[in-house]
Amino acid sequence: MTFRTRFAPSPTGYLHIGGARTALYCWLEARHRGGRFILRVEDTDRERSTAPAVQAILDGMSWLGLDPDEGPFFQTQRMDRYREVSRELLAAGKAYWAYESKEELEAMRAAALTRGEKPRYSGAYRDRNEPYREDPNRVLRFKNPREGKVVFDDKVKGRIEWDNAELDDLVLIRSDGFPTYNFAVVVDDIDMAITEVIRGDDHVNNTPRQINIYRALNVEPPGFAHLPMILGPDGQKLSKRHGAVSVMQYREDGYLPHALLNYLARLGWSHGDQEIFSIPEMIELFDIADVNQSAARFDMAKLGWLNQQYLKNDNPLEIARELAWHLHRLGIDPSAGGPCPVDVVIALRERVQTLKEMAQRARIWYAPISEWDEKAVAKHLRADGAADVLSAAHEKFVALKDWSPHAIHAAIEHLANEQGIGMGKIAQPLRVAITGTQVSPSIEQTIYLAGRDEALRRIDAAVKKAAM
RNA sequence: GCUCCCUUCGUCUAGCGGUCCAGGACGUCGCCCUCUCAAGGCGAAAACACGAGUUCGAUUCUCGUAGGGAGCGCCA
Repeated sequence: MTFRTRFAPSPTGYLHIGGARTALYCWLEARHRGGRFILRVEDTDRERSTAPAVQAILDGMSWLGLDPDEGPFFQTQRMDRYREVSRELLAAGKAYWAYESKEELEAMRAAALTRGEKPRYSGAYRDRNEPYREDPNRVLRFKNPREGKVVFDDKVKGRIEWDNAELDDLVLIRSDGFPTYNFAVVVDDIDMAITEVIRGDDHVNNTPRQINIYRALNVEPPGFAHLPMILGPDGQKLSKRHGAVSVMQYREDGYLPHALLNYLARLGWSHGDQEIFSIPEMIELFDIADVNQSAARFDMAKLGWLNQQYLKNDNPLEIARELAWHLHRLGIDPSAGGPCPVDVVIALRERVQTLKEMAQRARIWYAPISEWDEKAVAKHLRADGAADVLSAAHEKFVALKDWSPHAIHAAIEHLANEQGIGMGKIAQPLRVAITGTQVSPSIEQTIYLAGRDEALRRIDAAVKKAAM
């Protein structure tokens, strides 16, 4: 039997970071075992499911490169199948019609709670054999075993045992004819031949109920692996308060998919001391059994570090493509003039952690200086001799045969020797002249990227400004 | 309230009874390098929640306690 995992989000919003990790682990485990990865959209909640959310999830997965081998399948297109299976259960005496109103159920729970018990369904209709009839309160309930226990070996949590006495008769088919989650998953996972259910550990409590449904259907349950939660940096549940929760927000914030994947993989899983994993390495080394059992906090600082690792080591050509996307967001069209984005990547990738920062810093080469750092002007432009140094540099640059970082560097060094001053005395005034600030990449890169004409113009302007 | 799950440096983690006065990474701090900012190099501070057992020996096994989380829906 081939190994099959599935990711089964409900389309009530974007793909969030927790869902992305679940998808990643399902995907990795399937790849690792040479199996198949299936995408199933659980849209039986007609109130909250939306088409844009479906699209958002698809977009998120595709940006991350987590492409399904099969699907997306939609539960709302499988209604006949759920009805069919529910009829089987009913015919086998493993399900029954119940007719309590919501108010009655509410009262039942409240009463149980005051007795110090779990708020559960009493099973009043369990043995009544009530026939089907049109009734707004009609639901089909599952006859959960009342004795014995359910035991399963969770791939990450270990052995989990549950007394059937703790479980009640859950609803299989709602009064509107739609299946409930617990029923639909089981039917789907059986039909889609899922061998390994990997999901968030908020589902641990549902697992015994689901296993009972498998048994009622005479099907051997799949393996289960329940992933611990991802917490916000403050240790609280991840929420919009924490900023980036949607996966696509990370794209906008300038992260590379590979960096996010690597971070997510390491959040809850590890392989010795290794921190950096290529995708093929992840596939080779990942094992769901090595996943940790406790919740982990999301740490932006480490994500940033990882992102920079990839910024520094990935092919600059590819990064330049991503950079162009961010430049456009800032209203810059790199094809309309200015330096080649590949050169910008090389100049900035050791100085920023995100592409967003990189694009912002790159502005100085694509647009005129918009704002002068007055402290920098006072300190470096109006310093003694700064204007002369700038003029001398201007001359050198005019005379340069070859406009390259190397040639520019040589010219500046030469000038330093001539004038008997340190590099700092030349580099800083030039930096302020070119960028308006005292922070930028190496001075030869900064000047080179401006282009000869623009560099000379800015130096001229700075000489004038120094005299003001 | 009940049931289930979790607990190693600030954070992510290694550790699967002795190799641990606990290793790595991010972050923090210091030094070096240096035209700024970074990157890089070197170094430092920093943890087994607590209490009982089991054992010759517990970070590692068992049970409690405390703390945290999840679930108890005609939501998924």
